[in-house]
Amino acid sequence: MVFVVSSALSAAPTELAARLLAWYDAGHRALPWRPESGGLGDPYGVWLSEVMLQQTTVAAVIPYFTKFLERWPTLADLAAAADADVMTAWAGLGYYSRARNVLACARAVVAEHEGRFPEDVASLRTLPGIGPYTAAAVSAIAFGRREAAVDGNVERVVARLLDDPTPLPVFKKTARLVTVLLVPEDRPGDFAQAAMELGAMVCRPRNPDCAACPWGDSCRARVAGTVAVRPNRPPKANKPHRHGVAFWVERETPQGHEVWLIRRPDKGLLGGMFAFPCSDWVPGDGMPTLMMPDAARNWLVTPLNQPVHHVFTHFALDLKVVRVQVPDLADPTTAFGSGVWVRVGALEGLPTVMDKVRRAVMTGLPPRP
DNA sequence: TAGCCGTGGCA
DNA sequence: TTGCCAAGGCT
Repeated sequence: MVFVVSSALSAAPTELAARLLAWYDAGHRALPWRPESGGLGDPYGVWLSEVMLQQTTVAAVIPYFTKFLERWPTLADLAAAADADVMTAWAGLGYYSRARNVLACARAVVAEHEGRFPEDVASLRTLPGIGPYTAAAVSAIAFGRREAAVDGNVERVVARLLDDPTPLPVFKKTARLVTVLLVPEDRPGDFAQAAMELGAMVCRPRNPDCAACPWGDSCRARVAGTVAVRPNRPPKANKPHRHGVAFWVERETPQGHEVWLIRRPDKGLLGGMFAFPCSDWVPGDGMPTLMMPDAARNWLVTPLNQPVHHVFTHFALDLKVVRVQVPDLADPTTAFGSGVWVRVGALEGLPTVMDKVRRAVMTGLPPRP
């Protein structure tokens, strides 16, 4: 099998690795979690950045990474954090199961590994939120182990290098076999980052800069003129639409203007996050119809004109927003579920779709002192 | 195994 | 405006 795979390469693995590392050394982005060339990364920072970077762009991650390290400088600090503080700090970054897993992982390392990350892939894989890619990346970048970190960048680079037409995700297996061949004994962590840097900066999904590629004419897709169709990615199904109602439940108290927030269940969409109470989000297009809970029928109800639109990974949502003004001492629990009153001026840590609801309401509200 | 799980930038 | 898709993992 090794012979078959290596014969698919048009240059020796050692030469390809050397050319890639030389290209990386000649210039690469300085990223907050990235060690100097030839050095090892701090395991805590490498792990946290890798989890944040799952399906997320570098530009989106940098401010969150910086904020987390300022607030929780060590793994032990993070492990001791309150759940709600971490969820709030993660708000806006998306894929919120990662935030729960980051906390669970930090606590597991403290409880089961004396506060230090294990160095081998098998042990890392047992930790929450660490899969095949992240385990290999941490092991190579933070501990210098010779492991192959195969992410979307590497899949794309290898698919083009081989000009392999196998559709994703089946091709991932081949990408791994080839990458294992390429990882050098020396500097495996730099190799992992160099391969991803190549995918991000040169071998881009669209408009690749083949003239700047260190692998040049060793790339079979470049020679064949098939770079644009590698990797072979099957078309995605169209996104269905859903609609529903979000309730902005507010009251005036001597302490100020407050709104009712619920916490969503840990599992599922926006799991564990603060949110406004909502109706079910049902399939279909168009303006949702307003269904008020019976227990709220005596309160002042003001629907907003424009629905909030938001696109999730697998569906698009139109949310009708309804203001419900309740008396000072009223309890919204029966109508909208258990929750907490939060001062409107102190609303933060909401997932983006809920922050869109907040902004929609605030736009129609007179400014307050 | 394939569906679920966010968000923002870009062409 | 619309679709694509980014340093994946979980179930």
